[in-house]
Amino acid sequence: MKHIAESTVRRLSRYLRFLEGEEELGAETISSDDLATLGGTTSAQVRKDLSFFGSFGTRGRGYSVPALARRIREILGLEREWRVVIVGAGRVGAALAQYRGFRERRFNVVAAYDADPARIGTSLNGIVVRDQRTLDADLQALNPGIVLIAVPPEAAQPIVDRVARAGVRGILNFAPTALRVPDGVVVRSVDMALELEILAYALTAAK
Amino acid sequence: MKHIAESTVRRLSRYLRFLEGEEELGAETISSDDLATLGGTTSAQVRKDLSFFGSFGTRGRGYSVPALARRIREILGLEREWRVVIVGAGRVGAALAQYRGFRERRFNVVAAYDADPARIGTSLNGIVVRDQRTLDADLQALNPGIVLIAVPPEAAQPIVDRVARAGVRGILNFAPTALRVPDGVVVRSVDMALELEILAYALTAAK
DNA sequence: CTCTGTGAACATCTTCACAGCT
DNA sequence: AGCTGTGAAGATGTTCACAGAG
Repeated sequence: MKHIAESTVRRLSRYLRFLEGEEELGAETISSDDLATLGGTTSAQVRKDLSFFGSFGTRGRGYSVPALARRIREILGLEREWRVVIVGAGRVGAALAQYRGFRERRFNVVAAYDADPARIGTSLNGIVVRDQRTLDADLQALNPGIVLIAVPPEAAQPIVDRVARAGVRGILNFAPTALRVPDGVVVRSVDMALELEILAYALTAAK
Repeated sequence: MKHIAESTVRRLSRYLRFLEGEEELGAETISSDDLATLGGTTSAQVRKDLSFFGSFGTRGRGYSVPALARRIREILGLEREWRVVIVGAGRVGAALAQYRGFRERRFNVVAAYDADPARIGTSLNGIVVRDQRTLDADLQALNPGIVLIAVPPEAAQPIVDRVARAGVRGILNFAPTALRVPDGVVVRSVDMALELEILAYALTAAK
């Protein structure tokens, strides 16, 4: 498969949200123009995005809402359930462990870890925080598709090394630090302070 | 000023982190090549990024660490303090209100709001959660540069309308929904489930 | 006549490569 | 000689515009 731009994947994911909304309203078909309006883009962009994966529409009519939703879920790999482990059960980790948006998308948090004895054994909405020392062994059994990193920045790289060594191939990092991973492991980072800085720039530069 | 790509701003922000690290270690100068290695990019990219704003280096020598750090802070608008208000004091809002990374970057959370009586009056690390009904009036006095939205998706748009009407020009949205704002208002969205979906795609497509 | 699918044109971002200062 | 600054080339992403299916 040809390489697909992240911007395209991001838009597909948004289209899917709208499609699911329309699906619930009972809509049968939708045009690229409608999808574009909902998603804040152009109809040509919508069609181009979809064209990378095949042609799912009917000329003169548009796209079947349920069929397109199913197809996008398939493309994104959302037909399966994803097992997710969270490392770091501070405020950010705890918020992530209980985040509704994950479960709605079939990302199931199966375990959470922390190094702080005061946190170990506490429950996050049914998920009992485990001792980080058992992480390596547990990962074999839990076999998560994705691990979320929510530890302090200086602790992140060692955790990532352990997680990668355990064979996990997807990491979503919330610690504000750059991470090195072996080939074949995918890391994405969400840096909340960095987002604020980009916003600060936009507000400062706009004159 | 010419328009600067978001990718450039994002990298500048990362360079700044490294520069501050180097500054603490007492480094006096740094080359584009060093910065590139730290930031996972190329030296040409670093020089190009900086060149949009002027020429701060010395040929044959590199960049002065403190001078470049100061200049980037200035470019990004980080020399001032930013007053930040958070709307929504659920788990995500609470985590944001107490996030260390914000204060370190001089983003000061000055108030938090919620609609739930059970949350109003509780304290988040010194910030007392206020009644959302007083938001509009309070915004006049607080005059924040940025508002963070951490309410449920269906509540987000009405809050954004109120916030924009109060004259706030920067919004960072954590609710998984598209937002409409008047001209002159900048919104950025951090959608945690969407980040997981992009990761799921990367793991699914990589074969 | 409507709306998709897609090459071609265009715009934007990144990398190259080297002139020129120190 | 070392390293910056920057036009030019190259790669990538977006928009246009229209042929063609329904």
